[in-house]
Amino acid sequence: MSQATPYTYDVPCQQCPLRVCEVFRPIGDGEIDFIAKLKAGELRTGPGTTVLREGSPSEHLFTLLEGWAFRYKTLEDGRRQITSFVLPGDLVGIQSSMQAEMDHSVDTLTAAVLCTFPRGRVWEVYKHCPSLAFDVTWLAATQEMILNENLLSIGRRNAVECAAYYILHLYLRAEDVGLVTEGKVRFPFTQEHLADALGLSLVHTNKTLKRLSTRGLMQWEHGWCFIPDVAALAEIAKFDLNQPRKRPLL
Amino acid sequence: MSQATPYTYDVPCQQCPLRVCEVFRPIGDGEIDFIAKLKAGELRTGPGTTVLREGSPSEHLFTLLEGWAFRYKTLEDGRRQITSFVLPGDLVGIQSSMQAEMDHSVDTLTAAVLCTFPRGRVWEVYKHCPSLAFDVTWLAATQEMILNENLLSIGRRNAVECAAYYILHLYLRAEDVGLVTEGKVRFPFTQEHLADALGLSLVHTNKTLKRLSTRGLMQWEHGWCFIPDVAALAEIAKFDLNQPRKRPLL
DNA sequence: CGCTCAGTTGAAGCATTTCAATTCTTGTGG
DNA sequence: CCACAAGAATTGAAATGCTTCAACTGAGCG
Repeated sequence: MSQATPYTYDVPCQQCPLRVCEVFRPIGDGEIDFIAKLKAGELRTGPGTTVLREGSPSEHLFTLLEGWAFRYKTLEDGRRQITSFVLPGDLVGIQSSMQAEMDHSVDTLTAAVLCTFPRGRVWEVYKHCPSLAFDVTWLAATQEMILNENLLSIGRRNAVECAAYYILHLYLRAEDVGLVTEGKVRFPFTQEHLADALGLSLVHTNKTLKRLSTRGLMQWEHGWCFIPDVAALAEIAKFDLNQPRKRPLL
Repeated sequence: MSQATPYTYDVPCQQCPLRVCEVFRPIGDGEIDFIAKLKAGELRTGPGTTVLREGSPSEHLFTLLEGWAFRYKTLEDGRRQITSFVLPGDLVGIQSSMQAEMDHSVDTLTAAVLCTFPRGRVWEVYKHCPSLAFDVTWLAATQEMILNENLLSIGRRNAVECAAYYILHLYLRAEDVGLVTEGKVRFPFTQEHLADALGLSLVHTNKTLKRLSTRGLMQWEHGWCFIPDVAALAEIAKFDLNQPRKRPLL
């Protein structure tokens, strides 16, 4: 896993490509300018790069502008649990700007662009731009929701329900940021990643996915996932489709 | 499960009994007065009371002043996952003051005292008292950490490790708020609660606990838990004892 | 004293893991 | 364009951990 190195500044916040997505709340020019002042630069990485490492302090926190990444923790003997995937618009590393060190690691799955903000200046957001501070908390609370639901899934759903739930979850989140076209999403990760997210073994994950696709509930081939009938998959997954999904843009 | 009803105002924030605990950061008089102004009252409940219900909006958010509670989610068919226990000093219901509705429920385990704050006034904290707003985010980030670790536990630890981990986790959190005397804590919940937190069946949880106590790693009888050797239990649990545990008082 | 709820136990069944191959993809160099 | 290597997906079979079922024991309470 290669180590991240800082890079150049390319995308001005005023033209942030994420602003067009419906999920994000409308944001004022004052707020945008404030973010722009805070932005330290961009980090452009290849796939498979460790952006933040469990146990290390971080000088920066990030917003993922482009690409996919994932958060994970490991046990000494190598067992890995992926706690969540990171999609464009997600904030990464707030936790280490509140605590001393990261409690989890973050790796990229694809080439990625991250906006970087100096950890030391987070306080300015709270001091001078309460609406953005509120958004930070909003994002933390939303991440908490995702983790709660995932805990329910791993703890109480069986393999089929759990896999169905997770795929749908990813699909809907990807849809929110405009990554779904004609019912298809790019899934830039392996079955092993999914297994580590579900808390299942790779082999059993494979067999479970096979069952889902045999039943016609989804297709996942060559890195693309297609869901013919979202409601049908939600039924299997015991997924509540009526959750609000609007969120702030940071 | 009985329904909560508002109650009288007894404990002035200036004399908040939690201020003495080392875990909480020192807090200024200005901040205390601000909290005091915001406090709507107290909620005193008996054990087994639902304070917040999944799917419902909430007019209030709460700080638990005294007692134990737990957060949980359920599947339609009744399967329940306890996502975390709530101890004195914990904030409950921030999520619903950011989103429209609660994504999980909260029940008390013991008689409890909760300080209530009107949902509608959370914004004032961000607007007028950034240091407290920061604390709210801090608490959310800390809760996120707990959930991450728990996800690792359920997903990747086996039953013995998972139970050992969870008991130790509860023990240390209880210790932080002064609930441990001579290595003993009150555990005001049943093995079924623990099973629902671990994502295991009741029967298997029982057998797993038995193994832990036979091995001399802990004793849990008549509602009291005693851990003779914290380091030994941590070893089994693959628990990292060197995590920072200081936190802000809200 | 008898009821109820929580904890305990053994046995059978099932879901999931582990082990061990094999096949399919993808990318690379000749 | 083909051969080859490396990573990813797939498969079957055996082993294990966890769940479920069904009973029984113990503790607390009126």
